[in-house]
Amino acid sequence: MPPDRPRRRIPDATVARLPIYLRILSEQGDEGIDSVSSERLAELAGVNAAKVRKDLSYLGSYGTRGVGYEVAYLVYQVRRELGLTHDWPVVIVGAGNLGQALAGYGGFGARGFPVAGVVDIDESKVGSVLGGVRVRHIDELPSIVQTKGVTIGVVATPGAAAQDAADRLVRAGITSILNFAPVVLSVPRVIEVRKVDLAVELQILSYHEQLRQDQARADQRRSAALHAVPGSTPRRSASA
Amino acid sequence: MPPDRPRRRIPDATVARLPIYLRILSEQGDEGIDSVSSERLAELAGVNAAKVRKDLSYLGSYGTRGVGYEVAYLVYQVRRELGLTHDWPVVIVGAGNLGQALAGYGGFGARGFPVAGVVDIDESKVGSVLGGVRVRHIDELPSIVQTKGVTIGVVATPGAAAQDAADRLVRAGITSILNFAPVVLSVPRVIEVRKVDLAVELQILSYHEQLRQDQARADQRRSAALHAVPGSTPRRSASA
DNA sequence: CCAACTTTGTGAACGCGTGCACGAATGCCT
DNA sequence: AGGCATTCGTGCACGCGTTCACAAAGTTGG
Repeated sequence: MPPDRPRRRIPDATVARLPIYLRILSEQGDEGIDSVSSERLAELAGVNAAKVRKDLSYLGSYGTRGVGYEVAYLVYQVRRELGLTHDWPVVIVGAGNLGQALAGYGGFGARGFPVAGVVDIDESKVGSVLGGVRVRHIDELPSIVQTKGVTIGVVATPGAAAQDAADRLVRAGITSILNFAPVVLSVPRVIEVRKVDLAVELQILSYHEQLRQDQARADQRRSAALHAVPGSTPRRSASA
Repeated sequence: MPPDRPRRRIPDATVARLPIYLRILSEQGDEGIDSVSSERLAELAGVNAAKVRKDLSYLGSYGTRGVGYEVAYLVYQVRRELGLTHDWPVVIVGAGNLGQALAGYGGFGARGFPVAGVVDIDESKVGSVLGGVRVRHIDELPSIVQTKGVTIGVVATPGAAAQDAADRLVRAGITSILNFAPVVLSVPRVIEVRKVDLAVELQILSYHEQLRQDQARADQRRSAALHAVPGSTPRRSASA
């Protein structure tokens, strides 16, 4: 019996990297390369070679010592592990700025996640067409989920409406949610939620920029002190 | 002298959570609540209370035992730590589907990250107006960065153009990059890069959905075996 | 067929992050 | 004023993830 089912539980950190490997491997395959070493793959993915080997070892021993990994075979194995052997239709809640961009973005369906529907609570948006999909009323959510077998929901509403959207998705039978709203969703434990938050990402960058500026200022002070007349104490607060 | 500079290095995991706390605290403040406990904050942020306390302790001892944290004061401290006491202008490279959505999305500027400019390499897109900002040619990037003091760049190009966009941003003097392209950017070590990748997020969800399905199938088999005539061995592979 | 070389797969050590548990500090009530 | 209830701040132990280092396994060349 071939090892069709994962032998061990794959660490979250590894699961998060597999899609990166997959993309790189696919690109290499498109370029006619049919074998790749962990070293090369690591370089392209911007990680450590040992990490690549350990990550791939969770899928099984699919490499050849002295040679590397056969690209096509590895692509197949990673795709199988990630459940990409068939499509996963998604439903988008919220036909605003973001929802439109997502629906219009072709890369969604092209990568195995066809948009099964876009819904909105606002009657005035219902009926318009986005990326080949007509916007339907949110009350039709259960019907869309049922008939098309959707398991993944995308929350693309304003923050204030996000929790309601999530509740409706869960009630409709969705089991995974991709949340773009700047809100911490409260859902049953069994529901898998991933969050994409622009503001958070920018604020993390802001922190590092701030750190950099502080650092630069500190360096400047240190440099100034160095260039000052030796013996003269650099300015300093008198407090303890 | 007040402790204006961070006393210790703040862990990455904490930095990533501070924006969440900040948003929640701001909301609480808007609702007229002026004191909040670590327990309550943890509940709203969906994390452990001890984690909240430890995170906040990196900023200093700003809580009051027996009471909690004063919302307004904590908001100020978190904002200061994240470098949100002043605006950080950003420049967007790529005026396609995503670039347009980003520029048009008001929440950008509203949260302290005004769009200083949008550039594209495609002449036909130059001159059109997105969210109040005229699209300029990518050759003007250095000029925009210099005159507006931009330090954060957003890569919103197709994958194939992303590395070039990053190179240009770095040459123009940017020090942080938010990358939406499905590509691992190669930049100098000092540049801070954060990545937002739709496809990766969906594929991680796909993995969990796959796992769920496999689990369901296994349960089904187990249940079937249970209902079979006792004594009859459940079907099993004969291989070792 | 053997020796030298390459590359995988993994045991082991290390470091970071998490969560518990508890002392310390503060407010409130009598 | 004193005792009680509450909540913060943090030392400590644990677990996950990363990295090193090396044996095992395979290839290539003579």
